[in-house]
Amino acid sequence: MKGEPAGGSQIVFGTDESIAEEIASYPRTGRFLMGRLRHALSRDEKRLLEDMVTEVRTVEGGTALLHRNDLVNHSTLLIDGYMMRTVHDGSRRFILGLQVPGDFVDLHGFALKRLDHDLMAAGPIRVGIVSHERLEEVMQTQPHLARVLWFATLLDAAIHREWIMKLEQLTAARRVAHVFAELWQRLDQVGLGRTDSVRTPLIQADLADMCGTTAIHMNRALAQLRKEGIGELRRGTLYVADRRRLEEFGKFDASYLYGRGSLAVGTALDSPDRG
Amino acid sequence: MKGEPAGGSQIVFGTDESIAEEIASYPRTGRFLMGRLRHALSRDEKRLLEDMVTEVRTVEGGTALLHRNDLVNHSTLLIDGYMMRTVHDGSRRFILGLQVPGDFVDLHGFALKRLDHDLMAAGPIRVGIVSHERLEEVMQTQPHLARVLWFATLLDAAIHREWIMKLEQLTAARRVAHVFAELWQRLDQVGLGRTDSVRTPLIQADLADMCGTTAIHMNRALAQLRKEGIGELRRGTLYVADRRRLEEFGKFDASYLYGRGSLAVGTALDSPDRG
DNA sequence: CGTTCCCTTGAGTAGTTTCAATACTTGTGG
DNA sequence: CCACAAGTATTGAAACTACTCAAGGGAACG
Repeated sequence: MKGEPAGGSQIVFGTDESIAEEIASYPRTGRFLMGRLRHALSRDEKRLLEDMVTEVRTVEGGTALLHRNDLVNHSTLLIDGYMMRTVHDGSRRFILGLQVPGDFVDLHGFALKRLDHDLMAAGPIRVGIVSHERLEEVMQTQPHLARVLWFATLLDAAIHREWIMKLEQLTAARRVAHVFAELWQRLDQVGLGRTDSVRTPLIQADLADMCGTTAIHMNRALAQLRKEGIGELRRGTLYVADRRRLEEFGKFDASYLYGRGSLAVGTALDSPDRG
Repeated sequence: MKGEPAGGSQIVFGTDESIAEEIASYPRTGRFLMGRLRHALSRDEKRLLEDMVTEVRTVEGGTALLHRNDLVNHSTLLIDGYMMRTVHDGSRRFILGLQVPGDFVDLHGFALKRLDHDLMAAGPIRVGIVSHERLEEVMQTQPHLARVLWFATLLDAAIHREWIMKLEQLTAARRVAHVFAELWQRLDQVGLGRTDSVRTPLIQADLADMCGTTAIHMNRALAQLRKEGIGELRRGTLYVADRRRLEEFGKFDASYLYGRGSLAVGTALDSPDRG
């Protein structure tokens, strides 16, 4: 549960102490944009955001928090656990994205009012509820915070674009490698990355639906990762021998996550006084 | 150039007259969100938006308006022509999205400051420039308009998600069919849809790079569309015999475009007075 | 009137799907 | 504690989809 990733080759997103402090101060929203634009939020803005979460719910795995087409009047911040964006087409299911703690999973529902996909709990989760009334107030009175919220929804779009690339470019084995490399990096950003493994509640059929392949072929793809000594999946956890090889194999380059790196947001948005 | 699509099965997005009026009143921004949330903008907001475009540029096809990683201080509204979001990986190029007139193609650059992809003109284009200073003012003083701008960037994300589904699910032939079905619908929304064809400046290699396949295989996929009597591509223009069959073949369902349909934005966002 | 870019076709290979069958794992009830 | 059921994981073989290399044909533009 260290904040510092393995191998010494990775960037440190925060010390264990600073992360623990942040979670202690903001137990519901402390991971929101951690490792990305969180440093641009003032203490007041972070407090305001924390107080906007009026309710915390615990939900079982496999539950839909939201269905495609539902009219929504609140948004949901994922506090603990994993969620998936899914779409169902009669018999088949497609997974369009994966969410980790700190993600404001349906913040876009504030502007869209209806979503084009379902939001499913992958394993047990804890979520915080923010009413759209509160968000409306933020839009009216807190332009800087509003812009940071906007930024958060754009991060999802950037991840979508990377998935498009992943699907256009990679074979099934490389796609899973990419999925795990991304997940690991995102967990690192919010202080939940482990040293040598990535733990998820996902089964092979889930991974298949994320990678646009069949569960059977996903099984063979994972066998390839094992044979090549990149990593081994056992009961949802990928045990990784060499993180760098995992990332290379999956053609993963973290910059699209807008953490520290070439695309990282610079001083322009850093100061809350500007907004 | 009719606003009413062919076949009688499609929804009318605006009469020729109302579209012409809108373009006459707002020659640079008149197509922005047309057929989607434009009706939620007040006259004042539309005027403000039009006046935010301080410069119009004509650009040759093949030009990059913006490169991945560039620090940006303005955003770009596409007035005429087509653009593509691309990423280059040494030898290969990937196309992550396609933009049509009325699209605020790098509005997300306002919040992200650096983009993760290039923006290329596909064929000659005309664009309007909006400085980020102006956008900043809007964030400060026009919360309703700000929210509509936010909405516009979320539409792109919705299209990204559909592309993910398309790539996870469809064969190459069905993928191109989907690309053209989507494009047609989006052109209809902004009053540029034709009766029985979709005209683009795209070559087969472009289509291949959008569909995650090779130019050679794309050629065979297009041959299949021709053989099955769905449509025929000649010099960028797809001549469509039966629009409904094109959409069925590409498993296209327009609702993710948030025009009229089950996901269409309802009264909640309709009134500018609310914001 | 030839160069260049774009499109088309053929043949062999690689990656993926499908159907079918078999094991492993976990939780449950006897 | 064992037996069983349900869900999950694994393997084999044939069919399909897509990729690569190779070659040739067509249209546009100087």
